[in-house]
Amino acid sequence: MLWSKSLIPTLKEIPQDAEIPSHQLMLRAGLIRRLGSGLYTYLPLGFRALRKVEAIVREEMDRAGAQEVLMPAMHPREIWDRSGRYESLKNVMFRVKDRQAREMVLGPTHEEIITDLVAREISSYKQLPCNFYQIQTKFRDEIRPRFGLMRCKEFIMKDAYSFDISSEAADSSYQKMYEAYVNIFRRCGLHAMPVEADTGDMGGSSSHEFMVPTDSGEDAILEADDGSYAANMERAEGYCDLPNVFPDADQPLEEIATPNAGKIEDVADLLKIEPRQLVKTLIFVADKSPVAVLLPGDRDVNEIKLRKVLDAQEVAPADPQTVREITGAEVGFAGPVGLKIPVIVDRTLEGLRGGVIGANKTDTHLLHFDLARDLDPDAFVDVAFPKAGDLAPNRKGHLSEKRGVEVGHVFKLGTKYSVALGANVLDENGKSIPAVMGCYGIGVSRTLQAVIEQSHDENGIIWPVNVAPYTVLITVLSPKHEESMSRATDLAAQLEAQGIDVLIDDREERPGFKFKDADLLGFPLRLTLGERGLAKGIMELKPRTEKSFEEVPVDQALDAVLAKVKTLREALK
RNA sequence: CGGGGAGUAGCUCAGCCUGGUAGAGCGCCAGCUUUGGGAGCUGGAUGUCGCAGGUUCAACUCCUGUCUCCCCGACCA
Repeated sequence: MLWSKSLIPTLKEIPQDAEIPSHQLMLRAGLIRRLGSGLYTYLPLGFRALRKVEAIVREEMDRAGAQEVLMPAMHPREIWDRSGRYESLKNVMFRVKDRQAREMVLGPTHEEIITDLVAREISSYKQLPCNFYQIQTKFRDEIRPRFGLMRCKEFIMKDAYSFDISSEAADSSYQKMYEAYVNIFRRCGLHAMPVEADTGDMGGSSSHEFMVPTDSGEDAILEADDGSYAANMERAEGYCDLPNVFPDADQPLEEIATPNAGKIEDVADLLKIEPRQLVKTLIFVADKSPVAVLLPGDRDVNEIKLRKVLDAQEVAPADPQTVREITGAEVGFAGPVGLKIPVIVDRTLEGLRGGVIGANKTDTHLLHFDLARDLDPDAFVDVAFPKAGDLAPNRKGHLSEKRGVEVGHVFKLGTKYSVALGANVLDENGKSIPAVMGCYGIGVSRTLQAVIEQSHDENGIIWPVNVAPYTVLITVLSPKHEESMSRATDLAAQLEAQGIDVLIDDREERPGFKFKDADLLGFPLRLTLGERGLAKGIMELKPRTEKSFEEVPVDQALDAVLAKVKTLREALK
């Protein structure tokens, strides 16, 4: 392909509305253009790279035994009513009406659609296990689209759904997908780490997310330094190993005036103690009934954990009026002693003596709180977010925090959707049972941008060989020089015959200009042809990752490029 | 939705406070020179100043409304 015939609108300046490097680079390298908030056009180069990611996804999914299908992006409302998700997902679904005023939605995901298909077409355990996938545009009315392709209203996703006869069989399907994901991201040149994750609205028992570590990531991850554990913050568990006995622990409870100190920091400053010596007493409303939650002053409640502990549908902090009614004090002075509502104690408070609590009296706290002595909790459980520095669940490693972008997510779904949509099969005994499902997503367009976020330098993108829009760039310094162009086109033809895609920079531009563009676009290999070099019988071969080039004799250039490409590809196998 | 910011040439931005009829750099077109890391000179084209009202002799500038985009928070691949 000739550069002069391609639409590759590179930008020298950084576009105003791009914040993170990958987004800036996608715009500057002419891969994408914005149409509206969260809506992007893939330009020729961006689309080539996207198709390469898709091809890898297809190969690995096929290899794992999944079958590709393509479902409609637009669905009748009725099927979403059957699972109850028309209601629960109403904030993310785009809803439209046709001219008959029939209600339709643009699919944010496809559990209902595939489960309905399986319900109709599969009836025997002999047809299981099976796994169907598609690569398709999803629509979600995101609260806030951002960072280019990272969070869009319309994005490309690979979604797969497995159906099994038993939960053990489903575990094996899950494992296969997990392994396929490891392969996919490795081949894309991405370092994606699997972490334990919460299943969120999807339902189901367990799940892993594949996270690409980057400071601009929207998720917090906790990882053990001994490699024993990694989990999304929403899900993570840890053990605080700091001592829980503070000075004067043996003293009886004692009131102390803390005027206007309703915030942890204020009380800590006033009493000259560490925030963790203070006990936070938070009032929540769980399905309309209030509970108190106790945790160290330097920690926050994980409402997901709290909801699970209480087996509640909905959990939210109580409003100030409710807090006043329950505690008899202004917000900020709640304490566990004397409360008439259930009290849940976070396990990090185990063995606490000498703590400071609210007195349920405005502008007053109590000193010398002894958990065992002064309280009989209704539950003693894990309801807090862990902190960096905590012990990992194995009680050996220590946790540290990093941020990541979620590029893939695998779920064990159970039978939630098969029951709702009647995806039953007859087992060996002729008994009808719901299929056990799993679902598996990869954000394909997001993955593409994550590759760039993880692989770039100050000059531009550094494409991993398997997803580069073109593998080789031939920079012709003097396109008017006939020998240069004929050598370039001959070489390109030979490389293409070997399955290596080539872009020829035949533009009438100064060399420096072309080199800058080459680095910005980040093709893995650059072959430079100049009049002077050719006169000496050489071309220059430069990998994007190297600072300097290597001179190769003209008649060895083909082999040299083939060898380099092979090396690059081997590294991602 | 709450909080912050921005809409002026294809891009990055100045002008607005203090009203007088729109600018720079880059890009684009033509020519000459240049030619190994985003060239120089000369000439040229390009704007409903986001939109709608209002104030005024006069509005990019002041006022009101409105739309869009970006950033921070709650949602997710």
